[in-house]
Amino acid sequence: MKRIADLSVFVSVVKAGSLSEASNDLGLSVASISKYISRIEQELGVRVLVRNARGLRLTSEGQALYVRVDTLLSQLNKAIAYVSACRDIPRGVLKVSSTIGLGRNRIAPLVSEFSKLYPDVTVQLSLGDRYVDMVLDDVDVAISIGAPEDTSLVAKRLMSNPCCVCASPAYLKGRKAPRHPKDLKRHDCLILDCHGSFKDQWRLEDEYGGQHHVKVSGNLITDNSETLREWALKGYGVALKSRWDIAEHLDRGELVQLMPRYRAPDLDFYMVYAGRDLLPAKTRAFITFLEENLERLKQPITDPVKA
Amino acid sequence: MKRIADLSVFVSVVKAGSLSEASNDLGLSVASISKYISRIEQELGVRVLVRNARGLRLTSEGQALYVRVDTLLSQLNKAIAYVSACRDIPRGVLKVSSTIGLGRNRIAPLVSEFSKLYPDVTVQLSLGDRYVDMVLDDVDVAISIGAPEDTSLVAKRLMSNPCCVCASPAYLKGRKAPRHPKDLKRHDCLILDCHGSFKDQWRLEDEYGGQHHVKVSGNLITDNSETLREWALKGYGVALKSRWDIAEHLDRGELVQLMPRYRAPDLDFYMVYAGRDLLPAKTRAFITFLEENLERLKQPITDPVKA
DNA sequence: GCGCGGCTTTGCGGTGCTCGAAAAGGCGCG
DNA sequence: CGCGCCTTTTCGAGCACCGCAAAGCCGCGC
Repeated sequence: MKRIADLSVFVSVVKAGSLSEASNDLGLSVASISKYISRIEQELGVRVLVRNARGLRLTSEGQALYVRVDTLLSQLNKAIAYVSACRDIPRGVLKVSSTIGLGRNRIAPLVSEFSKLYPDVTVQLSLGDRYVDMVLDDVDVAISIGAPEDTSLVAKRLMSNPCCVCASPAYLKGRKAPRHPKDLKRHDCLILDCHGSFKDQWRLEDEYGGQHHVKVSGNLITDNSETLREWALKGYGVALKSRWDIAEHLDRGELVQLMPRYRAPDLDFYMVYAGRDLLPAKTRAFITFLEENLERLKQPITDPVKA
Repeated sequence: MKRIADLSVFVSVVKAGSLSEASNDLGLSVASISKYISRIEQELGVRVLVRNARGLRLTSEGQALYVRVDTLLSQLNKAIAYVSACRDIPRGVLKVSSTIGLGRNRIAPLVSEFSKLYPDVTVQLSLGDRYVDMVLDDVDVAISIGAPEDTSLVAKRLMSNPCCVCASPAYLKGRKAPRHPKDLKRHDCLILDCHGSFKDQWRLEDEYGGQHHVKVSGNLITDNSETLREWALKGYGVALKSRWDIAEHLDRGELVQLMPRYRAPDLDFYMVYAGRDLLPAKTRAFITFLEENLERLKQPITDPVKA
């Protein structure tokens, strides 16, 4: 038994009471319906409908088939309809992952708002700076720094995220602040463990477009960007951080930018999701919601713990 | 969603964990399976399996589909398997109809025996001399007098059933017994209402093959052959009865055969069932059972009420 | 860095299925 | 006996589905 349609036609015929009646209901030719029934009987090896010019009758096998299959088919259709409706009706569990900094401060509030707009959607927000595999991990939308290489994914840039080299005054005290990228070699650099590979290759661009690659080194490595910030604040070393992430600390002088004439490449925020087609409504809703609230994402960070 | 196979493949893929694994289980090429999944997603409009070179993951819609469909499909398969098994395993309700005389005396005992042989078969024996429509009425096997005209039915002759004209001594007292078919016109004839049409055309054949048609008349008509017999026994008229039916009465002299040199055409017993193909095992079992016990059917009748 | 192997997808051609229209057959009714 | 209603059969066109083979993608190991 390969086709649902066979059983479906059978059920319809039983309900209609004749092939020609069912033909109207189903929009199939009578000839087709006759062949459907015949095929069922061939496959089962048992007559289910005794039919001749005078009318139809269910055999007891047909009766047995009918009562079992009728409810099962309608349940099956309901199940299919439910899933199919997810294309148009936002509902179900939406899994969002985000980097920690942005997540805690910007995404989380937006998520709670989104959740109010779509009460049938349960948002599951997971924060972390480690690499997120959209396939293996269970994520519908990921907000990440930098676009993934995976070509099957769609990455939309949410906002620019310029970076800078910085350190705390405490660290700089008694040290000679670097004036040139190559000076970094003599400093304790705080290294981000990003996507499993250490970010110890810093690229800096001078005012004239010259590229300077430095392989930095240090004894502290973390995959958590907030920890990196903490370390920098406590004077453990020189960090390459996004300005957005440390704006308030720069303002308050808790961190100072080093070598302002050398720009680190932007590590922009991206919204990543799997393909443009076949997205469920919940995901599309979230994506457009995020795009519509882009402005609120861009406001400088304020640590909620201290606020 | 037209094909059960689509969903079935989907479930298998989820269980197997990869297309290639499922390919082994199902005996389909990987390419085919890939197209199955794609087709499901196109039909539903929602991605159910995120898949790339690194592995598979159910989306939450896929998860919803899987949990719903898995059990439904197995139930559906069970239902189909149950009905399909009826081809080989005798079980279920078997509806048998029979003429009253033979039914009470011969078929009923055989039915009870049959029922012991096949405990999973419930036999529903319905007795009556009225016409049985194999299609509209709910009958698997009919034992009838004479073969039906319906060409879609199979009629197997069970045994010969010679007939004779008879009356009781009480009726004949003071009357002149008929010596020739045309004499019947002057007698009260008991008429059988057979299949809705009155059997008032009696055909008799003389020793030399000559055919004599007589339209008889009388005031008593019944569709019940036993009632006809009772009437004849009570002397209400002349009856055309099967010898088999009245053997004991002839033996005891309660009825006497009239015009023994004129033979009425045989009204043989037939076993009628719907087609040779697609018969469920229960019906085939009953048919062969009846054929194997033909000899016991042929023994002369003994009214169980009087025995 | 580069090829290898495993995974999925895509393109292709042939087979077989499924469709509707039309013809055929059965049956009841007038 | 023809008419109307029902189902089945036949037939040709079109499409769906299959497996094969090639391609794309990724991670691993040399």
